[in-house]
Amino acid sequence: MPVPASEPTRRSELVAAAGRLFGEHGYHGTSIRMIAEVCGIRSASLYSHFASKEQLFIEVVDDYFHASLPALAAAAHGPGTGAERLAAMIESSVEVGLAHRDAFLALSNDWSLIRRSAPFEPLRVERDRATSLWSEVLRGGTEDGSLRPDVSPAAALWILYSAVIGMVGERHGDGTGVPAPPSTATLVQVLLEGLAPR
Amino acid sequence: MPVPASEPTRRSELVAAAGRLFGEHGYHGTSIRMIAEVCGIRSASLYSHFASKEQLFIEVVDDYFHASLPALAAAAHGPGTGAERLAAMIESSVEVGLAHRDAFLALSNDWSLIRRSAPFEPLRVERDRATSLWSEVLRGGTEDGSLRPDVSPAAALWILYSAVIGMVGERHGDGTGVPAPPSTATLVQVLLEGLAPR
DNA sequence: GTCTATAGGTAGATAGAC
DNA sequence: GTCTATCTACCTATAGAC
Repeated sequence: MPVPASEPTRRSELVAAAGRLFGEHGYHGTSIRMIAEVCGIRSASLYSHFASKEQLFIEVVDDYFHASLPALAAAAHGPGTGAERLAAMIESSVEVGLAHRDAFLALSNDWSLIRRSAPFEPLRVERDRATSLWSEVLRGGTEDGSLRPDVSPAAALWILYSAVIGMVGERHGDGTGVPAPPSTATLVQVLLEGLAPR
Repeated sequence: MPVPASEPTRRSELVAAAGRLFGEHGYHGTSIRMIAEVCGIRSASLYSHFASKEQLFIEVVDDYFHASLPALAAAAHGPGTGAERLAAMIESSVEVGLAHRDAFLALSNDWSLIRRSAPFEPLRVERDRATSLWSEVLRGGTEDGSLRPDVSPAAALWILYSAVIGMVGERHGDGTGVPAPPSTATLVQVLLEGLAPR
């Protein structure tokens, strides 16, 4: 059910507010009352739009995947060597992650909950699709010689995930010591050169 | 109050249990009752040892810092170029992080809460000390030519934090798709070569 | 679709007996 | 130090009027 940007529905307003709160305070740190209050309604009214808190959380993260997976697939199946497609995937992930930052943070911060709890299985399935795309390109890059062979695709994938999560999360700064994160270009450069064949 | 490993006190037992639960379920996902139950006492009895849930959380994370900061300082002030000392710091961080994995996860997963909430200020102070050590070595490496000058210390610090958090957290695997994280040696190699001068 | 009212449960924390 | 009992507040969710 795509919603025109020109006319936000109450439902979409609730999803957006929930995303903001889930992203900042986490699933357990966010209450139905908080979400409803931000939108100016009573908590009971929220149940006219969503069956449960879990369903609302799933909708928030689903929105992120619906935006992220097509972009990631396009980068993965684009032209160039494995390393070049990998760079495009990193750029795409950071870009979409920043555009849907709240949902992305909710996903990464509450991942252990998503992994543990049965109702969140749909989210695990979508995450697996993303993982498959990354693995595919990493294997291709090792085979075409554009990525170093002594770092396994699994290890490389893992480093890339950490970097993207850190980049979007920007959780290291606190206003006092650490300023801005690197530009995406810098991040891609460092990672790709670290993963390039010797 | 150091506790001999041979004779764990009830207090230390509670801190350990709290660390495990905070690390897995997060601050808001862990209740005083859960912690007490794991240790076989009633929730009310826990308040004979700790003034509040917040104080207990602080104690958990403090234990990590007390182990981590001396090791980090030793690596930062050791011999070698900036890049070599940086490698030692990464290795030290991963090692201590894994040895105190629960507390480390509690710290990194609930960082936005720690940053936001006043009672957690002591933890912010210790974290600032760690940040200073990293920044110092990164600046040194840029000056002695062992680290590339076109990546700012702030950007490099940020990438390193993300990598260490990912390495200790190991949050990307789910049993189905992504296997083990890279070895620390692999991680250090990729990061250092990505940050090396061209 | 939003409201009031409330059910049924759990949260962190305290009082006081032992 | 641990217990039982309990407080107040909040939680998710439902019932039913409008």
